[in-house]
Amino acid sequence: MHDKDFIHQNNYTVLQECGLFTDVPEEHLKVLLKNFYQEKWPRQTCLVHCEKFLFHFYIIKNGRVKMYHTDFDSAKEHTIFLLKKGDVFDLFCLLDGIKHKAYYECLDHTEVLAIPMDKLRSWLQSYPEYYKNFLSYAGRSMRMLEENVSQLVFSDITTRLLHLLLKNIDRTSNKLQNINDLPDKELAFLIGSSRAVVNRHLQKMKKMGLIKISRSNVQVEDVSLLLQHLENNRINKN
Amino acid sequence: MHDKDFIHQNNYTVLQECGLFTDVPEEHLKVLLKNFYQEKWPRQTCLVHCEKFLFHFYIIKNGRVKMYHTDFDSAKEHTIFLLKKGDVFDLFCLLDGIKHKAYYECLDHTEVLAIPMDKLRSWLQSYPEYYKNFLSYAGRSMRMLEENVSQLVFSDITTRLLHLLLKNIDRTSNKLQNINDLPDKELAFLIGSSRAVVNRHLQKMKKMGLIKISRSNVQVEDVSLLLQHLENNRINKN
DNA sequence: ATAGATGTGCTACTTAAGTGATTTTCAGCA
DNA sequence: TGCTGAAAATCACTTAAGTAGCACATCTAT
Repeated sequence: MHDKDFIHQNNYTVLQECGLFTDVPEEHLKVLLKNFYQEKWPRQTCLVHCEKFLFHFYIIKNGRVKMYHTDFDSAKEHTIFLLKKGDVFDLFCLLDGIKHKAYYECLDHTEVLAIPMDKLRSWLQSYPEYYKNFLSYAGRSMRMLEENVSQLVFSDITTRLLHLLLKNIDRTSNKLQNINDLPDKELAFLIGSSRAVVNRHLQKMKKMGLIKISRSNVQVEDVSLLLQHLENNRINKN
Repeated sequence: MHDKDFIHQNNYTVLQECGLFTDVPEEHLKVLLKNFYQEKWPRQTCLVHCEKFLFHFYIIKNGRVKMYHTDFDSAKEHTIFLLKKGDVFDLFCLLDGIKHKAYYECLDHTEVLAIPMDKLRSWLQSYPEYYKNFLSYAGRSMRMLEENVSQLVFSDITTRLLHLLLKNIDRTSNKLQNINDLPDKELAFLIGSSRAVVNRHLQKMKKMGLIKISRSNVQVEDVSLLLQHLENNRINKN
């Protein structure tokens, strides 16, 4: 594939969006571009025991991919990150090549830009100033995870659920996005709980007029109501 | 302070130990060395609202520093990392200068190597190939945190406590270290629980002959007993 | 030596959350 | 159109963990 084709396919903008290649002049990027190629994964594709996964770096063009942990004994699942357009994985495999004990699964039909790990590594060797962008990305991930841990320790299910909803409200449309079409089970995995418990809380919120729910679909009625309920919940604890 | 003095004070070995300056030849490091200086913080020093903390990067020479989050409403506390000799902070402040919503407190009398953030930043600008070490460090932190989150979601207090103990057994001496002299409260913060609950579980473990406890002191009798109990606990769940 | 602070051990109580099972609803498809 | 499997809605039940409180032990500063 020629560079021109590549750029024409809007891949260039994806690279810009993920933040790893901001401020990289075209001449530096050009060397890398020819190594990228595109992959399409159908919904529910699991990258569990995928070998090649250790040797490739992916940038999401569209679709959602969840990164999660599982526990064999309890057969539980916990979603660590819900990756979307512009998100990348696996950053830490890129670094040390140590296998990351995490699983990935596509929640939608997903298109990714892929590049062999060693190509990206050697590019970074040549232009080490761009390590900074990767470090910056890692930092953002870290803080998101930290916030997540705190929530698990400090807050009950209702609070965690409310936060999850509020975090995914689109500013402009005031509608729920990214998680609005997920089944209860997936919502449960996102806040570290189980389907039945999440459903119980959703029902309560529905009765209070905070949300509307139908099959695999949650709609937020009024954001300020959510915020108000969050506040009430906070106060009642003390 | 002259470079020679600096090296003489064993600071050089600390820099090696933290992993951020491995494979940095002396000539590259020399530029940086003169900017380091030493600070001593007494036990229980809090770096909560410390302004300068945003502008300085620290490497621990000795002593323990806990990095933690707090929740105003529940007045709870959660220790995210227990930092020891060779650990650094705050890596992510270094990156983006955004204030990290975390607190630090010395559990011991602590000695650190300190350097102004901007000095370190400009050094990295000059020698960007060493970003890699920083990225690698970040990766290790990330994985530790991920493991932590999973434990919170998947395991009960007993299991988390057992893991905490096992993680801190010194390979050679087979003795508990790093956390052996902490009060119940601090142990609780490490596993995201409360003093009373942790104490309850410690008592149970004591009665079973797994550990010996006295004021602010926990000793592990027999590591294999711990492992065995962990296994029993695992099986009884199913 | 004493006072205050800090940490422990233990009790009794409350409660949110996990669990298991069953019925109902619904979307897609033959 | 009706079948079928997945998801949702509910129920009753269990339990680990959080909470509050207090007596007692141990340390430390003066």
